[in-house]
Amino acid sequence: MKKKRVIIGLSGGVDSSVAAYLLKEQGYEVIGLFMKNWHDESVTLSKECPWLEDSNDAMLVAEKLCIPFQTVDLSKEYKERIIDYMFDEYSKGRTPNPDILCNREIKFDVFLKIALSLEADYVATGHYCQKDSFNIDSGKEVYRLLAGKDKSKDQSYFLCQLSQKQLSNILFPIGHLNKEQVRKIAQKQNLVTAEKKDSQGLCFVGKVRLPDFLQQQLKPKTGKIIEIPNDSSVYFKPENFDNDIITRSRKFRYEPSDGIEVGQHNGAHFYTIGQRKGLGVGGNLKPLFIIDTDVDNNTIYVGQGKVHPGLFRFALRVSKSDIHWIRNDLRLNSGENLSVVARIRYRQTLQEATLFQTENTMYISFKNPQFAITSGQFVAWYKEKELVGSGVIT
RNA sequence: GGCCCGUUCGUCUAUCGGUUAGGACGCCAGGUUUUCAUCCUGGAAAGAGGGGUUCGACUCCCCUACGGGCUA
Repeated sequence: MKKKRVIIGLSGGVDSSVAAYLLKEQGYEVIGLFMKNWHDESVTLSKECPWLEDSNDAMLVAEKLCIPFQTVDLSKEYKERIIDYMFDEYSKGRTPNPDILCNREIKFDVFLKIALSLEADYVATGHYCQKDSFNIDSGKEVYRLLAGKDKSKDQSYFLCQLSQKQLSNILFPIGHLNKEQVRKIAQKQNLVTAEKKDSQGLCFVGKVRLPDFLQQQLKPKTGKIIEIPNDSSVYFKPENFDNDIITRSRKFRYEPSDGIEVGQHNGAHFYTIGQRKGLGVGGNLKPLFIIDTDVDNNTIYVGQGKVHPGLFRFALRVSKSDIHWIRNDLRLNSGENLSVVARIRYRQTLQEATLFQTENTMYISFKNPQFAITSGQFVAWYKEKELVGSGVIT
């Protein structure tokens, strides 16, 4: 029988290196492909040309494993589908998650299509997550996206926008391992990446200072920072005490007159809700956190202390067009609801929640109040270890 | 004009006749983190100016400057 062909995205890190090794061990025909998605080092913080070192490491790993190796340049697609989206979102005062888009649009779309055109049966990556499948009555195979075994490294959240079609072509060779085990395997196989530090920051771009990065396209513009007292009347409007989900999912709306000016900022679109650093306003007993940004009026609202009422809400909503089900068979119809666990940021402990589907919107109500629910970020909901759907927070 | 009170890190402040002048916020650096954030650890950073008293003054006294209050 002919060996199945797998194309692995080698990033030059340990995880994908070990993934490639494991695939080889499992008897696949493995081809390594390095994606170059970003050239511009002027905006990164790291010392030197990071992708050059990474691609070199990827090549050395491929050599060691005796697998073919190539580089593909997807920077044009990355720019069009990820970078442009970032600027667009920030300019609207929202906070995007480019890495989730990168998985949906680059690694498991453009890259996957390249792999398929090379007659691969699968693409593989070094993500810490797992996949399995079962057959539905009709005989159709349904794929499940599962959390990685290593709880603290689980990266399923970043894959929350994948489709059944995409999942059908993906392998996650290290999802059943802990980071420690992955490093051990790399050491044992003498892979150059064994001791390499985990990558951080924007996938493919690296560590950047966001405001500096954004200033490539977004102009600085001085505006006011308004502090809202924690006993502001904004929090005591009678409708706030309605228990209905629509009310509870609504953002608080602030006016400058609701608080007092405590400083100035250089552009509301550079900031995000929940942020503490970078405001330059001192002299308070407790730190100031951003509770809202208004890009139309270029105003930032802050509250003092981590438990300020403006930082917490019990519910959020997702517009119909932003609702994504990995498990189409679990999709809710209008009027239905589902009890799940969910997170609104990477590595957040899963939170008990209930989904409520209406005609045009999905509401998500949490058992406990959530810190810094932010427009543009993704909420991902799970049934136990399985990520079944996700959406963009409105 | 007279009387009284105040002036300490960038900010808000604590303390004291002998202290490495403490903390918080802010800032910077490192750590955690494939988003943005959060979080953790560490660091730099101060006695308005000038004269006294004292073994020793940021602390007590006087003058000057600045800010606040009362009063002709």
